[in-house]
Amino acid sequence: MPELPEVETVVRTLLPHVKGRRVVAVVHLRSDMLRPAGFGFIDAINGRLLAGVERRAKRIVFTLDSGERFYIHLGMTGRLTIEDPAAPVATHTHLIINLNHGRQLRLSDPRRFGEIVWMGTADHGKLGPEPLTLRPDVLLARLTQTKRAIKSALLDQNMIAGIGNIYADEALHRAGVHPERLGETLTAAEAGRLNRAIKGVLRRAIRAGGSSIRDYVNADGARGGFQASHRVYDREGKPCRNCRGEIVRITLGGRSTYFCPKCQG
DNA sequence: ACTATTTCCTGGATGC
DNA sequence: TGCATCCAGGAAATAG
Repeated sequence: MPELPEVETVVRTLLPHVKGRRVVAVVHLRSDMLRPAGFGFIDAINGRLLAGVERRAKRIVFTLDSGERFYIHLGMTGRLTIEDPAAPVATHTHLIINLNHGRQLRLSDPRRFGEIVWMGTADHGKLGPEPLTLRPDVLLARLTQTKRAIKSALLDQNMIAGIGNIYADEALHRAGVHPERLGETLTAAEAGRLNRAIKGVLRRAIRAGGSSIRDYVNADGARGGFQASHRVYDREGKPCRNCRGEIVRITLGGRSTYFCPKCQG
């Protein structure tokens, strides 16, 4: 479900409820959400202060007062919310943490593609650069070293981190680049347009609180509004908002891909 | 080392 | 109404 703008929105709405709060108890944990499997997560966070919450790519990273970290990834259908203990517990709730201001941090995720990952003092490994601060020459260098379709490369978190299926399609449309173009054929001018398109669409989506196609809500349970501004995603057969031509849907790398053949020729 | 495909899981929409 | 099928915003694992 959530890509960079949605995760950013969750972090922003989570922050005032969580930062500086102490973990009083972990009242529920479905252990198959945990990485590494069998790690003593409850003992590791119990009684700790949550010193910070930030976003890295699509990861929601919690820093403890011990300096150790863990992150939560929401997968396709994950929701991380702040709730009153008396509020009904959603089905498929896999983590409930009591905080010292009397509220609960809850993770629900029907499909269970999400995960709770203990980092300790490790870093984020091979994860690629953040798109919001990415330089166009770096984007060009990375994309031109692959023969893959440009869209598949954009979805590769080791190439660039945080872009998913919606914003890859939206950025490519705004840049006028066909999703099946091979990475190695990209010109400097196109990489420049793509870099600006990625930043632009992500910033606008953050401002709108993210895109809610089906499951996504922020930490306060509110939906995003950016789906109304999508130019191609989930708009098969509808008129292109640029040229009035028809938006087409294909399958690329196993994912639905929407584009305008005229604007992205 | 690369790239493409399969797989994990549930639920909603669609078709018969 | 019921049942089968397909599809979904992710990404690790596997196959070629």
